[in-house]
Amino acid sequence: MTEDADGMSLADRLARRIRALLISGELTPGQRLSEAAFSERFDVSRNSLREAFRLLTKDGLLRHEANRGVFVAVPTMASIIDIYRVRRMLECGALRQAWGQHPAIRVMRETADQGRVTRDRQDWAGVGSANMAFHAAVVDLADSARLNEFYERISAELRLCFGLLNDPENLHAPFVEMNETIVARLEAGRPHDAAAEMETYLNLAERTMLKALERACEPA
Amino acid sequence: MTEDADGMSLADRLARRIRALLISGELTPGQRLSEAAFSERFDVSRNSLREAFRLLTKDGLLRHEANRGVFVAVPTMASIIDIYRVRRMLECGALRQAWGQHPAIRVMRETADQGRVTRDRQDWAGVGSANMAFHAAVVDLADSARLNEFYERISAELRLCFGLLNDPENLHAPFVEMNETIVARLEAGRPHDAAAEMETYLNLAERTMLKALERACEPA
DNA sequence: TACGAGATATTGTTGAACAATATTGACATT
DNA sequence: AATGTCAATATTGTTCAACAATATCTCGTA
Repeated sequence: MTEDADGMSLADRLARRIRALLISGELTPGQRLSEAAFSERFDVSRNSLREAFRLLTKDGLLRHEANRGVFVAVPTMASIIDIYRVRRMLECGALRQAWGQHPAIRVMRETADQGRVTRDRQDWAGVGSANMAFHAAVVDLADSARLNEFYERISAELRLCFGLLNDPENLHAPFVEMNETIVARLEAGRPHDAAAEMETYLNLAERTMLKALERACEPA
Repeated sequence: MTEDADGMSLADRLARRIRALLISGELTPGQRLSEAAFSERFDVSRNSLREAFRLLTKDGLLRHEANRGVFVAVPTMASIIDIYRVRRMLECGALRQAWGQHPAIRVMRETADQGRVTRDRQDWAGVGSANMAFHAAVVDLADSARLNEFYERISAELRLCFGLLNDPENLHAPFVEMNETIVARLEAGRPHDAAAEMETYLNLAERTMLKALERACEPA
């Protein structure tokens, strides 16, 4: 899963490690990331750490306040709405123009199946991973390196939102069936229907996320 | 045009200055950017400069080779094809789902008119600027901060490509009419037609760019 | 409690240092 | 002349220590 770690500069490797901490929920939204503490923790210089912070800030995972330091980004309604707007544009667009024999369709099929298997096993983390991989494959249909990279960034931000919520079952499980429908439409040579289905999916997912965020913000 | 320069960190300001040099063509594709030379030139420390380089690398404007330094990215056929794939997805998508009363439509109208005025004046740089602003307004129809930011990055990369070519007239002038058509379709409440027109536009622009790049690479 | 003033800690930026790697150039070999 | 070798040189990668600027905290006083 994790790719080649060598050849990349220290800051890149650092950014990757911190990103992992972020999406694993080990670092909670709003938390301040002290330069001193983290350079100590990772045994790197403050300068190198600052380069890594800068990258993650550009990715939207950290927020930078002048003279106050960097903080883990806190998901808001606005950011969720924005993220789903992006997803509708990218994923529905990719589906609509998908070539019938594109290799990514096989990846979609595999990850959709994987989603069902893990769900039946009640392995919710597995369902989440399969789901993310499914949608990355959808974007890959567009055959654009820049789009893929952009989606990766959006995807990381979304995972940050997931971390805030603690209900992986309701967050991912309901979507297994829809993924299967979408890939089936595509396999049947009906990309437009697949896109329509995806739009339904994303609207539902967005509502679910917003509702979950609402609950998370105002705990009884 | 240029926004508030204070409040931002040194690296951000540096990145902006260097970006300006890049899109103005003062730095030519493939050129190596020495850390020593640039930290001298801008009178900043190497550390700060490296942070700026990192940001621009993430934007795709610079390329980083391990232990060899950073270089101005060189546009290739592949990158142009990729960029236009992104543009088709973003701009056509934004048009298709555009709300009829969106304020960005007025910006589109204004920049389209501005394009005609500057063209009649044979102010090709002006035509280029108006054109870029027009398409930024198109993306703005989608009402997504992340999409806008992403498009800005793509846009900067594209300007880098323009710099390589030296034929602003043929590169921008033919598109004045098409922009007017597109915004007219939108004003007439026919977003789908506008999107179709945009697709035609982008296909034509892509071909023009590829042809121009070909000529630039193999000078007689 | 509210308010300032000074003490403290943190970030912003710099400059120098050194290791690791890449480039150059002189020299020898064919 | 072309090519390969190896030391000399330059550049990047990373660290460290320092200091200015700004934010946060503490505490004494009204």
